[in-house]
Amino acid sequence: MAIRPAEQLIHKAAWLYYAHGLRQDEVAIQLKISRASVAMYLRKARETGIVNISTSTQLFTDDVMARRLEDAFKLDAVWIAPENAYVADPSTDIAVLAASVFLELVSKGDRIGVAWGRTVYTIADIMSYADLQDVTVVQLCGNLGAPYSYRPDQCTMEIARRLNAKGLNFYAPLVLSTEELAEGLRAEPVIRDQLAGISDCDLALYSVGAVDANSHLVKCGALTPAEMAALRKQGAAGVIAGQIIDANGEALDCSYNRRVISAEIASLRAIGKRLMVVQEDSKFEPLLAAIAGGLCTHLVVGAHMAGRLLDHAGAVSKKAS
Amino acid sequence: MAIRPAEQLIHKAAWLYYAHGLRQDEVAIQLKISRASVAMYLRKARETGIVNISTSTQLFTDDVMARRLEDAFKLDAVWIAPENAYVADPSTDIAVLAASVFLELVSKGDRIGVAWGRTVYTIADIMSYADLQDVTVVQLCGNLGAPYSYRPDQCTMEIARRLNAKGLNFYAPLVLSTEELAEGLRAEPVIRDQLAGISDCDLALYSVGAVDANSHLVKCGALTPAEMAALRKQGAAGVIAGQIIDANGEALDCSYNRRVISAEIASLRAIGKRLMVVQEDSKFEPLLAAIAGGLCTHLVVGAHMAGRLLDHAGAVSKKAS
DNA sequence: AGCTAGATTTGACTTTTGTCGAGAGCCGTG
DNA sequence: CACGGCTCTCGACAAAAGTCAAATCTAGCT
Repeated sequence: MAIRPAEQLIHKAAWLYYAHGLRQDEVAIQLKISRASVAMYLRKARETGIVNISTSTQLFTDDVMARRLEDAFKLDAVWIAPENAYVADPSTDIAVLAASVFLELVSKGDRIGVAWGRTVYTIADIMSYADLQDVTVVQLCGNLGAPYSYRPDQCTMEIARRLNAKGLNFYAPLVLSTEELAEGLRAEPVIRDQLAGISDCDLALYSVGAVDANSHLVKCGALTPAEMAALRKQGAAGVIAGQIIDANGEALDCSYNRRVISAEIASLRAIGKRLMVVQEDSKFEPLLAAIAGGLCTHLVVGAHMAGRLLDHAGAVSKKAS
Repeated sequence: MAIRPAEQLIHKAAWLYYAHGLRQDEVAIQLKISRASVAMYLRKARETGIVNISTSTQLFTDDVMARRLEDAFKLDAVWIAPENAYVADPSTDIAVLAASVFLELVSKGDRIGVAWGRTVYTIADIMSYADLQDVTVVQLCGNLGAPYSYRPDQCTMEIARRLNAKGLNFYAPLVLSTEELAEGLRAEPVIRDQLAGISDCDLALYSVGAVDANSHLVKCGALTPAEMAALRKQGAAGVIAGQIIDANGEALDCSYNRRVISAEIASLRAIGKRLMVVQEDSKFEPLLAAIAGGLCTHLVVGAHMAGRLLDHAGAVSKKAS
């Protein structure tokens, strides 16, 4: 796409200011516009990812606790957001960190799978803009026509928009009423291709859901509270990309799962980097299940959750010895 | 390496300021230090690459001229620094652009070959800091113990330092007095390994030298002006990584080349991305030779040089038709 | 052509940031 | 333990950047 004259100016201003280190008034003189305009262009440049400001997330991996978690759970990397009152909202803290980590993990030409949930949408929402034209963001699971603003397709599109990347949406409902229909739909070329393309992703971004009445699956009407409770009795331990998993991180053998249009658990495991972000403390067991199932190589959690995970690991190894 | 307490503070300040978007005074309150200290920490964070500010170099590739050059010379990407009085010093302009392009081309885990020359050193000198711990910078050619500050090992080390990367130096002179000695030295395990590792690089950064009395080879005493003139008569067209190349970009068959300890031309060609940066207008012919020899996939030049290249390409194709 | 809605630009003002020298704390040393 | 030399920190001031309402420009429409 050709650059419009206005964008040209933004580029030039950004270049002179950030790369050459000129002051805004100097830039204004060079470009023969007012300094106020320069300030505005620079803001736009930051907002659109023409300039990229990223901060190292080392601080959060260097934590001893993060190291111990990596060892205990055999994860590639763990980031721990300190919960001790850095910033006003503690849950935002995790999302901000997750967004930074995510941007750090993305490389050029990557294909990225994005699932769905409040956590993912929060991340998308605060993620800074970047300019990664050759990146593709694919939706990992079908849609739920919910009144919520964090529908799967919205998560995907928002992240794609922020990265200046291509978004690949999934035009299918997350869950159908009969297994036959789901099977038929999965066989549709459009859908089949999308599903087949998931294992080619380089990076996945998702959270894990809890199996209770607060789950989005219940709130969006995919399951009734009663059904959810029943699934729980059957061994449901968490929700990943709209599917129910058991304590071992395998798809639970149940009618609901067979009616779902989503990435197969095996496809998810085939993705090189699987970034899981967990905000709520209540998702302890779902997270354990996801880790057990190898659905997570990179993990972003809060300090409290990290502590619980370590305690758990300690208890297990103690029992074993 | 464990983070020192002071660095910890720098990280925290950078995090709160750049990732969370707090103001300096808010950060100061959070960290219980004065705002002045925060300002200082932030400067350090920028200087050490804890925060990374990069600007898209799109502006310079989007130039129509750049596109035409890519087509005419079958290059992967071309960046053209506008010479029309953006900034005070025009040659710095090219170096600043080259540094940005270089940083854009580097990815995590890369192995980078760096050659030597004033141009390369200028780039190293203005390059902003980054935090790429798993990158290795290797020296492409032997040293010249010159009084100059841009010795091959210095170029390598400076770039490695800026990137926070590992520098791999070459402890051998660039040129020896006899062919036998050079051959013997090349067979030394330490040297052999370094030379063998060059083709494994993902990215090379170099310029091309002119074959005249101003060449560094002459200034550093590797060749006398008379010898240089003689080589020119024999078909020398340029200097790459301390070696003499002919108009086709092949190593010239001469005693000097046989006495040199440097990356073989074939090894250079084996490197995926070969970024060539040319500042001086006088290096037109050397550049043509380098391009002819396929020693350059990515090119950064000034507008005037770009014009000359296009004229040349036009003339050649006209003659051909 | 004349008009209007919207975007863009500007000057004046406010807020935020950078800087500098002074002072405080912290060693190792005589 | 007193002394320099060192780094780190702070307060106050100067410089730079951000903001906003008003002015100007633009393009589409009648």
